Amino acid sequence: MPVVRLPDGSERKFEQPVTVAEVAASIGTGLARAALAGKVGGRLVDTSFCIDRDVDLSIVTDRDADGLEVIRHSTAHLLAQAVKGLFPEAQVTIGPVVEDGFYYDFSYQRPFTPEDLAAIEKRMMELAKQDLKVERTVLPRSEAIGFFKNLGEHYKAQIIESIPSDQDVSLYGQGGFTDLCRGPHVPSTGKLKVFKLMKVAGAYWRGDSKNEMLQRIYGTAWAKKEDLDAYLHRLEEAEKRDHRKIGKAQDLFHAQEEAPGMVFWHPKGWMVYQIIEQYMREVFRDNGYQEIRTPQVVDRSLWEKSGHWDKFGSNMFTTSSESRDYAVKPMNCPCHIQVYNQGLKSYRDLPLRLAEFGSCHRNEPSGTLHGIMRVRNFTQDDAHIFCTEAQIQDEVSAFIGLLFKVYADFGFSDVLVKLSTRPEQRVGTDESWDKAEAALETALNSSGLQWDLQPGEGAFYGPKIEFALKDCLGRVWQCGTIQVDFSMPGRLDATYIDEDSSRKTPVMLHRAILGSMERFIGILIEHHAGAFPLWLAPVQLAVLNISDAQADYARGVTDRLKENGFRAQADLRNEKITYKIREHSLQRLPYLLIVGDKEVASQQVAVRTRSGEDLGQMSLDALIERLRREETLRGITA
RNA sequence: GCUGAUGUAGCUCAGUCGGUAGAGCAACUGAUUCGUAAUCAGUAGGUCGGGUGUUCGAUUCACCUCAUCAGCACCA
Repeated sequence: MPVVRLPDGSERKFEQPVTVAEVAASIGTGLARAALAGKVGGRLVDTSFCIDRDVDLSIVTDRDADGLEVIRHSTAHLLAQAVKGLFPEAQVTIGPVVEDGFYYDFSYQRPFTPEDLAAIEKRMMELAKQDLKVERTVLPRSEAIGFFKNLGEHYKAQIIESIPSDQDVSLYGQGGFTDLCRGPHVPSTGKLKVFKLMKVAGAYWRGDSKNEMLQRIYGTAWAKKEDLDAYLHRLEEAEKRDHRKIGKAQDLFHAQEEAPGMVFWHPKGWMVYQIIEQYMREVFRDNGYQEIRTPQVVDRSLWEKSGHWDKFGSNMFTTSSESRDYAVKPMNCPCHIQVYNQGLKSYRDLPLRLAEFGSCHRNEPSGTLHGIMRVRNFTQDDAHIFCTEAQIQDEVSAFIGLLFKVYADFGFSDVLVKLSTRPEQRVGTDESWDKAEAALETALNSSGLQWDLQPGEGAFYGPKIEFALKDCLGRVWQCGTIQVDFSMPGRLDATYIDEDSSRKTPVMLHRAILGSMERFIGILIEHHAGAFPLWLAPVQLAVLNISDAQADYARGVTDRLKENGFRAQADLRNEKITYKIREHSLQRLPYLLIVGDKEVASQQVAVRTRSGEDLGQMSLDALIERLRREETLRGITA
């Protein structure tokens, strides 16, 4: 006599065990039709799940996040069914739900083509329309292995073999197709209406590059057609924001075959870069950092001593001269320790903060390169803080405060924070790790941040905090980091004289706020869709004359803006004003100044903002005041 | 690095079932001197990513190679 308690608190008594579907039907036919799954005591189950005791139940429909999850999972199965129908020799492997959709990996003798994809999608539509019943059966593990081996599904058999032997496994069948799955699934394929296959790609079996490569098909699935359209629209918007596209359109930078993974900065792109670098330089100066500069190319012996030659040799660019081997630096820290090591350091010198806009080269695998986001030559806003263990917490706290101020200036307020703690393989004593982890945690908590713990994800040399930005499309970019390092100062003989006149090894904190300048600029471009805030815009204003008669006046206005430190350009071309406005609008300039006979007569300018708003006429002084105010605010208003 | 796709004018792209290529925009020349997102006409522009092979002939077919793109693996 189960009693079922529903989310609204009401209870229903049944004379005998009932299924989730039957409960739904007892509430209403509409709900019965909409039911995709049930949630019994917090666990997702099929609508065929039989309730034989008192439970809390909610009926899951496509209005719930759980319902969407079930839809996607079932759509992955539908995909597998379609593929098996069209390509019987393909073997199925796994088909999980991912953000915005799902994928399914197949083993097949050849890659699927875009034409295959269209055919598969068509078959999926047909199968969905047939509204095949989805049925769950449970088999003992050993029987299930035999079942899939018989089908020639060796990957599935392998997956089951990794399940504990005493467990039963569940199978889901629909129209002659059976797949191993934990479930739950929709009650019938007719519930799957809105889906689309997106792309094919290779993926390693069990995610290991030593294993064979499978054919992965990505798809997306939604509860409603409008959701799918919105998703596709979002993809289009993201494509429009692509920094590679905007970088070309706005003439910011380029890349070419001869220097893969390295950026050729054009004048406008370099202007943005320089504005950011000078800004960060000020940040350093105002926060107790000293900027230094160290060599790009350093003898092999230093890299051997630091451990890089052994561990990361294949990622370093090397060169040789006069029978000596050199490496182009992949990071700045070993060189910074060399600067630290000059002269005897006292505990009174700590913390010592050394900063460098260090240009580093890493020979990243070709497949990782991506525009200016993932490159082989990049510059970090890098600094190393040499301090005692006791100073870690204060330094981390100060850093966190600084980082949030910088992000706000760039218009980012959504920051994800993660603390990564000791991995299995590590250097340093447990006491040191205890102290360092506690220091990071305390610093995080005292700053009032929300943060996630990633146990075991720290570097071998120390724990770390990572800061990731969420851009306006919700994409996450890891930028800032602060990492404790117990290893390298000792390896490279850094010491200081403590109060008791003994020699001690300092702790080193690696830290960056923007991360790589290149990548950060890429993020900025995409976040702002190329419409840089005034303080970052490489060209802030263009002065457009209506006809030749105002050319001298336009030149004069431009000169005066430049004298006042603004990045202004005159556009005196013999073109219609609408043509010029269109061009500069496409270039996303913050302001356009239009000067015709009226403006010459009144000695003013007509101001048009990037959003197309006409601010009317104003004096140059009024404009300059407005620009100054806006520049000072940086990204705070954005 | 792995799998697949792509590489044609400055840009975006079309095209050639093998007979050395075309559009729009941009550029240049001329006309037009115009009030808030494209004025008109003309001209010029390409060893079809690089190499090798097959062929009378290759931008087109084959192989190799480089780069880019998507995903996977990687990211000290």
